Amino acid sequence: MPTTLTITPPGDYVLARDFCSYGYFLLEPNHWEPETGSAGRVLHLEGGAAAAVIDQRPSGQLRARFDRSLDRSEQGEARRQLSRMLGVDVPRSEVEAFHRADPRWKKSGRGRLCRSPTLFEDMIKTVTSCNVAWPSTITMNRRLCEVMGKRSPSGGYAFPTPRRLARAKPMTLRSRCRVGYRDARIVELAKLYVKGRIDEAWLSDPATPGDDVFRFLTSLPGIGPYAAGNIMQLLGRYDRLAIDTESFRHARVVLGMDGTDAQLSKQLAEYYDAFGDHRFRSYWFELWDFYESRKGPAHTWEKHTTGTTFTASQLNK
DNA sequence: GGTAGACCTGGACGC
DNA sequence: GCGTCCAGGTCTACC
Repeated sequence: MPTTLTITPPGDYVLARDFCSYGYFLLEPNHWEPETGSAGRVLHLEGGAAAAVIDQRPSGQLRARFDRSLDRSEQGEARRQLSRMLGVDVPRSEVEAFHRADPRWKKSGRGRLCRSPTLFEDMIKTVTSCNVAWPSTITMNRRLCEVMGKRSPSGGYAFPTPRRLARAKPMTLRSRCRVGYRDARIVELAKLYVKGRIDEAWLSDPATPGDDVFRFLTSLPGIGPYAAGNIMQLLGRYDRLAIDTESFRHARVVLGMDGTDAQLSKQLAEYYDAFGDHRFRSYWFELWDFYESRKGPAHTWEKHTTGTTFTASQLNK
């Protein structure tokens, strides 16, 4: 008998808004079904892969229907992974604190950002988003799942585990998953993960200074200043920006700034200082607002059409 | 500490 | 349809 789990989110939680809030909701093995307003995802659990379809009931509760039966231990793990992915673990009080710092988002209720079920997946997804156009990031993640991920009973693929990627040959990742020169860096990152050299509890601990986290992350293979900033927001640390070329486009087109990239970086830092510990969220929702002004609400985006159109040339039109 | 150039892929563009 | 150019962030070597 396939398992169905019920998850009670914070009272202000809206699945369509809070899941469709960051580009990773468009990357395999994540799915969003605009027609039914449901999310899909294959999770890697102790007993193998299991696909879940998640929707929100009129009561506000989330329902996750799996394609196989999960034992008690797997149910606990599935809850933990889904909570992280959906942002259910971000309490209402935190979203309200963000709205006090930046009231522009109070009306829409935005405050949560979609992320992956695991930090490892967030790290690899970030590496696949560096130095590449968005359509290539989509391809890399799809192929990583198809080539390296476990298959669920209903046929979808999970994201590969650290153990699986640590065993992979770099050339296989390059030729079959199209990750290019990122091949060895991905394998090295997975090996560090397997060896326990990446301490998620320490990285997530609010008591750990942000500068220490940033320094550690930039010491990892394939992770530079942009990737470290992005991983930090995925860790729930929103006090610093992740500056890439999209940031410069945003600075020029939306914020009306001018100058060299170095000058823009400085201006962006000064502008977002006003939002204190929430500066990444303020930055991100401005960016997301711009995308939605061009493409319509994110929860209406079709993965294989709208979802693939985020290229620099399209956005600059 | 700052910077130039290589890395790899695929979209955009010109013919 | 084909060939060429270029965008994209990190890393290494060099000054």
